[in-house]
Amino acid sequence: MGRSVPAGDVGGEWKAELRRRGYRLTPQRQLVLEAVGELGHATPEEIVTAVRRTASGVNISTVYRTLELLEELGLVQHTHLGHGASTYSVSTDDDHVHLVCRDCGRVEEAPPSVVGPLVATVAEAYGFTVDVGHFAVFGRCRACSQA
Amino acid sequence: MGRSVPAGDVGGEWKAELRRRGYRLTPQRQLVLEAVGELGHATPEEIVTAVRRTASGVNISTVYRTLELLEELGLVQHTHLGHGASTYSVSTDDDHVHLVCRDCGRVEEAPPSVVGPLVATVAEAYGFTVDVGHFAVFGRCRACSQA
DNA sequence: TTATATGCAAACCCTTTGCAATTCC
DNA sequence: GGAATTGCAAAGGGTTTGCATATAA
Repeated sequence: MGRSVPAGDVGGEWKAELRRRGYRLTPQRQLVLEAVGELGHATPEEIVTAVRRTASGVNISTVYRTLELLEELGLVQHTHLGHGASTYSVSTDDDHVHLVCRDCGRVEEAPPSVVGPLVATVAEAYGFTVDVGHFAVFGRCRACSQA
Repeated sequence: MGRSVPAGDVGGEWKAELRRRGYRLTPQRQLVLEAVGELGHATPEEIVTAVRRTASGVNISTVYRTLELLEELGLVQHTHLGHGASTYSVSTDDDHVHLVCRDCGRVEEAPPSVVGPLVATVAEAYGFTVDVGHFAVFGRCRACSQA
C-alpha cells in the first residue's frame, strides 16, 4: 500500500529515473531526499534546517519545489496533520496511520491494519481508494483523556 | 458521538448559555451561527460572505473569533480537509466522515459507521478517543480512479 | 551551449493580534 | 458605566511565483 517505488530505488535507481524524465540531478535534490529519510515526517522548515548543515545556502523555496518533484516521482509523500505545515516522509517507510491529539498535539503512529475495515468499506460502498499514508485521525490521546 | 449540545439548543437555548458564561449576545454571533447552519462545512471566507449579505460591515477577524467561541460552546466544529482553509459545520448535524479526493478535491460524506472498527481498535490499543467529526480521509474517488 | 534549477525577493493565502471605538447588559 | 466585542490594520506563519543568475548535461 502506497509503495509506488521499489525499495531498491533508494540506493540510486531514482537518479536514472530523474534523468530519464528530463530532470537534472543536483546536490539540493540529493540532500533533500536524504534529509527526509533521516528525519521522518518532517516539515519543509525542518528539512531546510537539516539540509543547511551540509549546504548552508539552500533556499526554502528550492526545498518546496524539490519536495513537489520528489513526490511526483513517488519518492516521498506528505501528510496533513491538521495544524501547521504538512510533513514529508520517504515512500519506502512503512505506511502508518497518524493519531493526532487535539489537546497536546502529539502524534502517535498506528499500523495500517487499524484502518483495514474502513478501507474495505469505502472501497465497496463509494469506489473510494483510501491513501493510507495520508491519513490523519484526530482525537484525544490517553494522557489527555485522563487529565 | 460528538453531540455536546442537545438538538433543542439550536432554537435559542445557547443564548442563555452564552450569557451564563459571561459572554454577550451580538448580531454577529447570531449571524455566524445561522450561516454555518445554512452553508454546511464552509470556510471562514464563505461564512463572512454569507453574513455580509445581511450585515455588510462584518469583519473576517470577527468571524474567526466567533467561530472559536462557538466551537468552545460546542455549537460548531471544524474539520481539516487538508488543503486550504478548514471548514465549519454545526454540531447538531449528524457526524460524518469526510472522503477527500486528492485529484479532483471533491469531498464526499460517509456515515460514522465506516470508522466504527477503527474507533474501537485505537481506543483499546492506544487509549485514543477518536473525534469522528474531525475525520478526513484522503484518497481517490471513483471517477478519478477510472480516469 | 542552453535548457533546467537555484536563490532571492516579493506576493499570496489563511489566521492571529493590538488597539481604539463601539455596543451590550 | 464599564467590561466585552467589534472593526481595522498590521503582522504572523506557510507556501508560491517571477525573474535574473548559476549550473548540469
